[in-house]
Amino acid sequence: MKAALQIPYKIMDSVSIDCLLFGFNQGTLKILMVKHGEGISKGKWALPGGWINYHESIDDAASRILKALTGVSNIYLEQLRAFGDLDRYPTKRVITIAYFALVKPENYSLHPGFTASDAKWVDIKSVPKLPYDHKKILDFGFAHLKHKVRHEPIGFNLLPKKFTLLALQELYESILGNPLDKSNFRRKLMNMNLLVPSKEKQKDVSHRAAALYSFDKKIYDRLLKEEFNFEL
Amino acid sequence: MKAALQIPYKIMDSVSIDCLLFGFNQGTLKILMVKHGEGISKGKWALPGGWINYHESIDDAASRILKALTGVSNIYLEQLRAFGDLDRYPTKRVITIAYFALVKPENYSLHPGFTASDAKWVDIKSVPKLPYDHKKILDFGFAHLKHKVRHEPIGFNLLPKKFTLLALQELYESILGNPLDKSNFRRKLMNMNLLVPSKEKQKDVSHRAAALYSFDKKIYDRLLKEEFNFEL
DNA sequence: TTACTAATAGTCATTTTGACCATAATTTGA
DNA sequence: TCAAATTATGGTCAAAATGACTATTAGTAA
Repeated sequence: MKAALQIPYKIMDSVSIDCLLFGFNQGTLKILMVKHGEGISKGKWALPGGWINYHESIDDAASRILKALTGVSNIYLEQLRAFGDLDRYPTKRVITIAYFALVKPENYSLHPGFTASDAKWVDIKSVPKLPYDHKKILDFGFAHLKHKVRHEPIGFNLLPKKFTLLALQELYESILGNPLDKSNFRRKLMNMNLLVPSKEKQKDVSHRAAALYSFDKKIYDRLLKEEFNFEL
Repeated sequence: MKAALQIPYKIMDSVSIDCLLFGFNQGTLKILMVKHGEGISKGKWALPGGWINYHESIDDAASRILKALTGVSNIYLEQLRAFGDLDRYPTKRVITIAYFALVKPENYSLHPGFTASDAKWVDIKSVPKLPYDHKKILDFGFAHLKHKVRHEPIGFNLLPKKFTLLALQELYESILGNPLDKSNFRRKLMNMNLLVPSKEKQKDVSHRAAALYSFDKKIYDRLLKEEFNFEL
């Protein structure tokens, strides 16, 4: 590789990255996992992760690693936090920095590569036993998601561009884990004036088709300036 | 030192810790800073920070470093996040993990030590130019504080054990940056049934003495179980 | 044409909010 | 001793938000 010649291939050998990608599909919340193709946990399913290059910011490292292992790119990865327990990694001392994102699985085809021999979306309710402290990272990230989804309009990132109000409600129900009143949920959302109604309607359903809406970040940003507060 | 003989003195040389301590004193918000007594920023004021030992968790490292530099110990340090821009540290690649805490300055006497030649509380409004990316860390932490103080009862950590409602209100005003209605603030707090009234009253004031209250974590924990939600 | 399903709209009592106003308890100084 | 000043504390009231429902509508399926 040319890049390898120009920039000496040097890694930060005691700091790694792990990515936690949430997706919503067929009514259930999923996370993206990879099967390690090499290294000390070869054959095991785990969160996509890898080493940070010396000449690369941690944000860039997260994007690069995620793309290399799963093919998923061009998404907004937000840092969760660092995990630095003494015994989290078996062979040496490694601190890992976890990243977090919400995506629409149908928008990305998975292409395992680099150190990953496979990649797939796993239902959050049937995640296998994870190596290292990945369970801890997952739990922390899920709690973070639950909190964040109620205070910021990020749930839309998990839905298709155009969605029905019921789809949005079901997303919230599956993340928060409790049922919501349809009418009240609807009223609350509509009163925010945050959603853009589409001219289209839902298709191929065996009942009255619902109106489709989309989320417009520009509108949200404008509302924010007028001290609007997203709360669900 | 005996410890140095038993455990080889080995540090994680590319990962550091920085601590952001907020205190509230004489009506203003302060942060704890130290003057570097050695190293590449000798003589400069900065956040208390240092290297992580190989045989020490990052949480432990944060407590140890803070105590060694400032004498402040036995406080709850929460991780903020890692900062890992390429050029954040001038001489080599260093990722830092920032920690965050709220304390009552009057409860701690400052004892500069280790790599710090001095330590003091600085008004958040007159923080000098900071080295590295400490300004970025401070800004992030302050934003975090603003958010957190509205959603969790942590403001009490900045006040004396017993405080008046007005003192609490002024604390909130100084963190959030906007005035609050006294009567409404009072009503809201009291309706939470979170504060414990004290039998004592405020002393040495040249007007009617206010009732003193204290915060009881046990009560908060009990309320939490009954789906209580702290919101201001 | 009739059941079924979900969409959408509306009701209503209760609670919460925001913007005030009123009175009470102290201290200070004239 | 009394008035002014200052803050504490409690109350009012209309408007807005919430939670628990009910009603109606539009479309599918059989």
